[in-house]
Amino acid sequence: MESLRTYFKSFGPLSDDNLEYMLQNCDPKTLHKGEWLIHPHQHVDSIYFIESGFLHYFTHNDFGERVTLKVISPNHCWTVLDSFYNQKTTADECQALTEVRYCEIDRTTYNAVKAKNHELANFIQSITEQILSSKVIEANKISMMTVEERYLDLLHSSPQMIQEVPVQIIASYIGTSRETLHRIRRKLKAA
Amino acid sequence: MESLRTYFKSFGPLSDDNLEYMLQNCDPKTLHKGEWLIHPHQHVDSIYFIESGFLHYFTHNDFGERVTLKVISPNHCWTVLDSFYNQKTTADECQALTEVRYCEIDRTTYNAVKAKNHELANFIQSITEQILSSKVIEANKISMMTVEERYLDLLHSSPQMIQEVPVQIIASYIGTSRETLHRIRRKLKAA
DNA sequence: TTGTTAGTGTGTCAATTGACACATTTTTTT
DNA sequence: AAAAAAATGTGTCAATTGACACACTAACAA
Repeated sequence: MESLRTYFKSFGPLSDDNLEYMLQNCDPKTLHKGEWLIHPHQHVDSIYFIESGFLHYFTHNDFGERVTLKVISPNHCWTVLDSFYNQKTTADECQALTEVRYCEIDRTTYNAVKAKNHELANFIQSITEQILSSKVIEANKISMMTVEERYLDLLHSSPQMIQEVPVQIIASYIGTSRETLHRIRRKLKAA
Repeated sequence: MESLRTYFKSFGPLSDDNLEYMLQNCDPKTLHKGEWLIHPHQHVDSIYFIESGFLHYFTHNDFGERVTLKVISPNHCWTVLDSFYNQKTTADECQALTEVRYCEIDRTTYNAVKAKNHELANFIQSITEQILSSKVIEANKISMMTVEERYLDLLHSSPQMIQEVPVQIIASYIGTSRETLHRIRRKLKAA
């Protein structure tokens, strides 16, 4: 729970009362490797904060193959936004790649936090703005990088992920085939 | 101004008073082809709603070449979020590709709208959530498409853009070279 | 009008990639 | 402990792409 406190604080100042109120409403849980956080055709009614471990968020293309949309890392919030905000089912899936500890904040709680007082409403607005901004920055950055640059970036920013997540999934995450990722690794090893 | 009213309404219900309040605080302006909306090293202190025309939002890579981050189309809000939210300068630029009509909402106005009353605060929160959600959906969609699919998608969703925006810029926007885009066009014409 | 600049369309060639096949290793299940 | 399944690593080959060169056209300024 300490990592979630740190995470909230990173978005700006918040009174102790309000901070404790948010933390009290977060429910700590665990997933074993291979278990699902999100099943296909599910309504996603919570936001998840990952404390440790890695998750595989993927969907299926027109030919039924898995396509990685994201590898979810510790110390980040995540959910299927379209399903959460608009109370729709999702066709996507999310599965634990390792043992995962996480906190769950359901929609009722989320709405209660937004409605509780001005400071909390502004705080949630500020988090939403900051996440939106970093999403756009991330998308712009990725669009300017080659596959090799993305791999090096991951290796630098998230070395544990490279250790614990299968090469196939990392390859799909950075938008290439596992063979090409092997070629990149071989080239880097040679240098 | 009518298109902005329609745009706001698309995000959900809002009282007439509050809708008019927002519209009164939006300032209609014009750019001629080739003029800049955003100069390099500028503080971006406004959100822009494009009523007509197209803009080229780009940055420079390590070798000083222009890289297209977005072609901004009519009936969308846009700004450099990181600069707007965090009051930083941006290294990016934004230039009119055609005659452009737009409305400008500066940060002071934006903050005043958020602070005016509950309904407006919730409305802005809702817009932010919906834009965030559609950003993520868009990024996921793009990551699953080939360059050719992206071109066909643009051709379908935004045929006017294909007409009015130089091939070079569209190629850069969908993440390829102008030569490859020509090859795609030739192939499609042959079929 | 003319000259200049920006944009378009195509051909060639080397480099990169994806698809497939296969051997090997690791992990999981029985 | 053995069998099955999943994941890894590598080689070959065809297809795609980027880089470069060049001819042609459109737009714009002097």
